Amino acid sequence: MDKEKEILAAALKLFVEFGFHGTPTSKIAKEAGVANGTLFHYFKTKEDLIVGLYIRIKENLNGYLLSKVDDQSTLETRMKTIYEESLQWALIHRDEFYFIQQFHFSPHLAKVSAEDIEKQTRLHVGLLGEGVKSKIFKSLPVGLIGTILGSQLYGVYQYLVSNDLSASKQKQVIDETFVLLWEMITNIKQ
Amino acid sequence: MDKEKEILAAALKLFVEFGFHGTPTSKIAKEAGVANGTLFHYFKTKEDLIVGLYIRIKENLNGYLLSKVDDQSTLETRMKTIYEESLQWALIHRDEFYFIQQFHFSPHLAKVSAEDIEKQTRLHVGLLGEGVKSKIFKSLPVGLIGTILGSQLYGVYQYLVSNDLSASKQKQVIDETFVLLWEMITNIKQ
DNA sequence: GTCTATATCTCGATAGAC
DNA sequence: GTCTATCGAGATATAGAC
Repeated sequence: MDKEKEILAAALKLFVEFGFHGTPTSKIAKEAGVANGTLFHYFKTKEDLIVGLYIRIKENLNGYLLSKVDDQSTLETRMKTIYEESLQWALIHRDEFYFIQQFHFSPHLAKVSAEDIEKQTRLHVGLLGEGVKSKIFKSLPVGLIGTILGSQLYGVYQYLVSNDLSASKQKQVIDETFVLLWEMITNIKQ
Repeated sequence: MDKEKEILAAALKLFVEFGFHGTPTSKIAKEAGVANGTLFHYFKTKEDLIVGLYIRIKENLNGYLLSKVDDQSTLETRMKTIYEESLQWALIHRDEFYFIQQFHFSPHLAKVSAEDIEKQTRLHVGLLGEGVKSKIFKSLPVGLIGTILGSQLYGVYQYLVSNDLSASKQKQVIDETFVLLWEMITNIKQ
């Protein structure tokens, strides 16, 4: 692993444990096994490091989801894939997932450019627009469906990590909660 | 307003805008109109101030909800009251609500005692337990219902603040999303 | 690119008069 | 309880050798 990646990995680990404030750049450099000055060679400021870490993590998540979604399948299948794989990714990358939330409730969020945000949400926005246009979804504001979906995803994640379930139990919860969600937002009646 | 309250109000405002790290105690004292040393008279450390602020805000929210819930009414009515009034409180106390989330994704969360957490969740835990016991809820883990409820509440809040709706439109969204939620977690079929 | 050494600054917290 | 003044620690960022 090159030094830049070592720095990012060390920063992630320490930020999640001690917060942005509680993590001096000197500790990050030490944990990464590089000199203090080297950190500032790769990232001009501490904030650059924080924002850069956030963008890379989101790119990883999005790339993972894109690799899992089959464009040929139905909307329901694609949405289920996004739902399921987002949770699987979050369970495997817990520090990364926590960091995303931590970052969202920090003033650093304001430093992310509009283009980066658009890139990060394109996949989800496209699917939701399709659901509304095709009348598969209930006639609710698309923004409302999006936030409900996102927040349920996060809620289920919280449940999964706070209860140490077996992999098969985890899968069962993910499947069941997707059905609940799908029944809630679509017109399909049981 | 006494000095202690001035300090807390100033701290809330600045923490929300600049984060915990970006807010020195000197700025809090200045904003509150007190001397630097006075802040440390009321709060031994900066962390004491942060945690104290969190506990007071949660007490305010809980006190508000308790004052709105009528113990004599049905479970559905009580749950709807909690849902609706939580959102109304959040909309009126936006800084406070943001601060709660910000605090939850910070290392300061670990400094809250188990007793304080129990106090803060007693009302919700009681209602959920009642719903499961009386079989009004689907046979899902109570923890799962709780996190889904909490996360949908937060999601709807996000939607309400990011779309500047009229009071009546807000009320409509709150009512509609409660129905969606209630249908999702209960056995009642349409 | 990477290191060591360090400049510069700011912050949290304290001491002590009133 | 409240203020002024300040200490000491530790932070970010830079300079310059290799």
